[in-house]
Amino acid sequence: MKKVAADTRSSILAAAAAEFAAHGFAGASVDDIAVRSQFNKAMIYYHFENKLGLYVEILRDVFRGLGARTAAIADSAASPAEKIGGFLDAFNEMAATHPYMPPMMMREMAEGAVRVDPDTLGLMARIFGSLRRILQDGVAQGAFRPANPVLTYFSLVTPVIFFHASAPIRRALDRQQFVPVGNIDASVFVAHQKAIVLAALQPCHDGTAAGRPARQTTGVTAKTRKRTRSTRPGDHA
Amino acid sequence: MKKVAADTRSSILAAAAAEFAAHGFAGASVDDIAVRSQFNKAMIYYHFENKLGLYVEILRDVFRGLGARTAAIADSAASPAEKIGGFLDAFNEMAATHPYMPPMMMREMAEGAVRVDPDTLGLMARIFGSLRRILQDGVAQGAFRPANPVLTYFSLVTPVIFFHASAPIRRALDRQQFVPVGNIDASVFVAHQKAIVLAALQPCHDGTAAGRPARQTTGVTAKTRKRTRSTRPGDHA
DNA sequence: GTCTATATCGGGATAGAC
DNA sequence: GTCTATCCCGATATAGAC
Repeated sequence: MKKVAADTRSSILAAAAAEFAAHGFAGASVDDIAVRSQFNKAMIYYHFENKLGLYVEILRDVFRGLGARTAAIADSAASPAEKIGGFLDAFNEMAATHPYMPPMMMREMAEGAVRVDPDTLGLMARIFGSLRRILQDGVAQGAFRPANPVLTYFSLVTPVIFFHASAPIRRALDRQQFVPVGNIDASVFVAHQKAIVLAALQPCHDGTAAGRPARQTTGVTAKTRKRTRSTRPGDHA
Repeated sequence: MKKVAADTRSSILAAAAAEFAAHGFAGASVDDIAVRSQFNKAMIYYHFENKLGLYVEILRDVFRGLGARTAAIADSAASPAEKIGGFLDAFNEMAATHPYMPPMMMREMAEGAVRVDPDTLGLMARIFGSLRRILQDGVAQGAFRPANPVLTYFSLVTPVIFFHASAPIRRALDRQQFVPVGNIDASVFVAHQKAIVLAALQPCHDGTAAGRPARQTTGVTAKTRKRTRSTRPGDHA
């Protein structure tokens, strides 16, 4: 019942993804990855350069797929609103098919993406660029009001990442009955997110202050602060 | 120029917070915390039980403050909309005064809050409960339409956490000019978030599908799945 | 390609002097 | 309360047989 050679790599990758998602890069143990993969530690170093090489390969694979899909959505003939929906669906389905990704993305964000190589960083930039194009096209077509793409990106995407990554703690909270958090399906949350953000992008509104999102007046200020570096990378303060 | 005794604990706590924020619990080094604190490792173990004790004390302190403040907002005489705004301001100001918290929260979420003791979990539940009361009161007063508090919590709060935690990577992206992400002030993003969510909570709208958020029809299903446990806590899949 | 055994080192925690 | 020196386990990575 042992796997054949070709599956070794993918078996190790899957085991590593689960381990990294659960414990982070530093907390992950190569020994445990070996056990999960049903192989042993030496196999990992035969197929991959080291722990970091394994890690970045996982990230890059997923971002590559996500980058291609979001770009296709931006290029499609769908309406701007449909594109926004499709953009969020892409993230949601990525999270569903690769459940290790939301935790890994949260952690990587938390430490300033110190382990993201330039290649993968480019893929992330490409994803953001697709959203920017969707928004621009929407404005050009009169479907959206002007909106800062950075603010929109965070409002739209990050709750879905957070929602997926929080599945374990939501289950724990519900089980221990500290708070009736329930068992909400991701598709429900995604629909909720789409509705909120699309409403805010509507060009015409009722005129209440609450209906007016992010003043388009940039919010972007001159870059002034210089980074003070510590002995190790990834420091916040 | 050496600090006096009473400051030792707080100096260690500050150093530990920075170290945990930058590298996570597993990645943080007690040696480095000692260096940062300008004391030595033995001092840490004199004042704290161990690495974990240090960690949970940092989390609990902040959540205690946040719990008190959000409860006060919920109990106040302000309008429902003002309470939502104040609730988000509380998170934003916490992030500004304790910049180590957003990364720590992101990581804790990512690993299923395995290091959150019941005491702190109760504080987190209290914070969520305050939002729930604000929403309920808003509906009772006719200021809000009914909304699932869990969905609303994620849509409202998590982008602000993410935004703060992403400050380093946004600076890096901007510096390396992969993508023109700019230097956006947190207050601008918070205003944007308030506007979006408050608009979605408005009881009257123009009737477009986009204006309708999360069907109140629960989205909560029966709890069925049993957790399959791995050898170590915090596993996702 | 796959395994066992081992080198090597960093890091959590402690002993004990002052 | 504060420090130096040290124990010791666990974790990355490698050597080398099959």
